[in-house]
Amino acid sequence: MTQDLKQKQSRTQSLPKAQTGPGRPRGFDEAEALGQALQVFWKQGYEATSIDDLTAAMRLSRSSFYSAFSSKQDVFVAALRAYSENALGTLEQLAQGEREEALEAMVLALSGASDGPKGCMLVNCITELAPHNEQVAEIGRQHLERIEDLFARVLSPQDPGAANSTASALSALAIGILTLRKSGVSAHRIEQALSTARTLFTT
Amino acid sequence: MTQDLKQKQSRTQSLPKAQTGPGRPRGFDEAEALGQALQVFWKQGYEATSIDDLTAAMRLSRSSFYSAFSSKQDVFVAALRAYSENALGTLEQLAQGEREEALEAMVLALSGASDGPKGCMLVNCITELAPHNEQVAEIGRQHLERIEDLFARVLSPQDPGAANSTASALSALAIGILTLRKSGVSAHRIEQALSTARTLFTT
DNA sequence: TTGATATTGGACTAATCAGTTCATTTTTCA
DNA sequence: TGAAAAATGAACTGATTAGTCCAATATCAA
Repeated sequence: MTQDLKQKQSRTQSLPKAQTGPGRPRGFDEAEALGQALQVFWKQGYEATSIDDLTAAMRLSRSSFYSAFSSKQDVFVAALRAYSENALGTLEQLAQGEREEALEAMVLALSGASDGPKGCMLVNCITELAPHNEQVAEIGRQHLERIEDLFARVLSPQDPGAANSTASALSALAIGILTLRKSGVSAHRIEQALSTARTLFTT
Repeated sequence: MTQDLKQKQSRTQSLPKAQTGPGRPRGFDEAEALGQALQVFWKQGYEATSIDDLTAAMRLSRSSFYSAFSSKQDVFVAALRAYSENALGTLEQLAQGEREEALEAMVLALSGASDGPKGCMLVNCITELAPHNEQVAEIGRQHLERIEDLFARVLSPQDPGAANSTASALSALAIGILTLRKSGVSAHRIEQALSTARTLFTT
């Protein structure tokens, strides 16, 4: 069996190395490189992505890759965290809008209306890796919980706690729709599920 | 990059070989062996499963494996089809019950209440492989459509067409809950989503 | 310019991958 | 019993994997 994404229990996060003295400066931007890595992981999944895939996308040599990061999974977790922050930021922006428009936009975004066939990276990762890797599961859990909380706040700004059940259902529904989309279920069926989702928050 | 599950366009299905004459009979049951293979693919996913994993689980030598099946993906597709039939059979049984009890049981089964952390195999496969493999996407699509049709028939036996939207939403919701479960979201949040699911079919 | 330090590309390792080949064993039918 | 046929185990192929190492190069401060 291909070894599971190893569970480094509390491995140092790939902090940018302290610039201790003189020397050639890094010829690439770490965040940007992580962004490229993210795209590859997103498209192919963890197991199906090789270091060569990563270095090609990041335009890094193998040695630069390994001097900047400690392993494939290190890059993966860093990219996943960045993705989570970014995706939540987008959702928070959508949540600013008027109640029903905001909810509709959030559900659409979450259900992958614009991500093409790749689907939400975090959902992919949960499905592929969470059962075998607590670190990924934890990132996924936090991501999902923040999404639910966001839904609850938009649903019922005065008393978010009252909307918890609907919030849980809306995130589950959006994630489920994303899976339907990925298998290529007809647009008509997707629209049906979305219309029922709307009934959950239409007053 | 690890090669994607190749797309053999219309490869012969691994039919049991015609018993043409004398010779040592097969020492294993093909369906049973496929069942063992299924367990491994289910637990580990396609990419993370090696031929050694499969032969160990199926208790077959490498050569028996390759004389009975043509490739890893051949076994995979056969196992996936068997899984789909089996899962749909279970759901159809649950669908026999009284309306609300049937719907509740179906949602629970689909959302992985008893599959442990492995989740529904077909949902896993859709997430991992469907975007790159039309054969898997097709199996997933058919599976999901049959589930929706089943929901529609239970929701509204006289006029299943009228319940299409709710049926789509229920399957999406169940699948989404399954993903929540996989990331280890709290039982409380799962129950919240389930309770909202119930409101979709409680008269 | 020089010494120190960092990045870089390419070659390398050892393990693992999917799949093949073949000589041997086991079983069946005649 | 003997020949045909199928199953089997083990060794093998060539490709690919994640990760290491090092000599060459680039860039800094002084």
